[in-house]
Amino acid sequence: MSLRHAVLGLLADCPASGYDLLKTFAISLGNVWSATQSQVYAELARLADSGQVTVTAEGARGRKEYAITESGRAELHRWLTEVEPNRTPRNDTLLRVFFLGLLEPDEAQAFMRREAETAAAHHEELSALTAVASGPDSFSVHGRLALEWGLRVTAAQREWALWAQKQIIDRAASGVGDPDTPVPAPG
Amino acid sequence: MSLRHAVLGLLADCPASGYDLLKTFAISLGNVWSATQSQVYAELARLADSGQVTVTAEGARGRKEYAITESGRAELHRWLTEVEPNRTPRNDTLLRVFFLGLLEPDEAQAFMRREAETAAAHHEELSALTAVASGPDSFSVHGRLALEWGLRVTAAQREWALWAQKQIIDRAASGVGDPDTPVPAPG
DNA sequence: CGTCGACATGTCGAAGTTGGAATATCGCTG
DNA sequence: CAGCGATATTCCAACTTCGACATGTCGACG
Repeated sequence: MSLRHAVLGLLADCPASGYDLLKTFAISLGNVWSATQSQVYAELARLADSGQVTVTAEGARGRKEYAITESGRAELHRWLTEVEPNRTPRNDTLLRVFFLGLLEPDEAQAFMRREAETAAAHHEELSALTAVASGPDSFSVHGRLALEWGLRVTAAQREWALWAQKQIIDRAASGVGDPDTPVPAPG
Repeated sequence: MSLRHAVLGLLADCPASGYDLLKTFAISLGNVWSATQSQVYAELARLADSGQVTVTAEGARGRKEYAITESGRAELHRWLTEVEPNRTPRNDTLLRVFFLGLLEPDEAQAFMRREAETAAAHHEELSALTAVASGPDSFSVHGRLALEWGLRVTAAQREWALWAQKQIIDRAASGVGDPDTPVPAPG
């Protein structure tokens, strides 16, 4: 649903071809919203149909350069200010966490360790982007806000995974895994 | 794709009907992976077809109770230990952040303020769940791990939104918004 | 006995997503 | 000029997702 607006947003910055947009998705926007070739080209065609973008130039190899129209800009503004962001939860990792009780403690622990490592790696990747994504233009400025989000959340995620791993170890140590066994009262 | 495994995971805990599962999605699992009626019933039918669940009882009003089979358990285990979680980034809020430069500073700021409020509200909601989701069974234990993730991430998100709001105010104050205007050298 | 609300499942179409294949041009290099 | 790699677009089949609608049962209440 939002792909339409991602494309509009990129074209609001400057005219581009489908191929150009795909490159932008690959290096920056894709960290936030990924898109495939077929999606981008199809969306450009739809947007052109509905008059929110127009072809401003045709180049070599059938290249078509698209620019946003006033109508497109209006739609983009409406989307930014009036449409509530979609917050449908869909987290593949957390879904697995819910079912970690089905695994042996050491398997569950390995899962959390891998998650901690993944989060750390992702954090490093984003750190490396910080240098690249510097620039005074509006796009870089706001891209950096998104980047900061990534840095903070990946850090939190790593801490959480380490904490969760410890929880699992502790439970395993105290002889749980057999829910029917009453926990001996402390003291 | 993961809906299949969400259903299998719930049935691994205990047999249930589609209607039962829907209720579980509504109160707990849905915070992590949401599903609609049509999806759940269709998935149960598919799983029954492929022999990963079976109908163990038929009750009033056409109620069918499903239980997981050995084959289903094996698939669930494989998914938990061997399948890399899907991490396709798709964040509607961050996508908008990328394009915040197209708004007036006060509009952009209002956007971030709303985000901070939403994150805080969501955090409170999860806090309230903490009391409800207490229990010694494996499901509650691991549900709490997921809950803790939510608490940490919503907290980080709120902090980030407040920080970002300040960034935008600062930029607006220093006369940016017209990228062609050279910034006056300090001193 | 009627009917209302909760229970319970199922079908449908529109829209969105994915990955892959097909097609073709341009510019460089040997 | 033949061949290659980067550029560039288009089409397609399969699948998922969503919301709406259709269908029907059961128990309780008056």
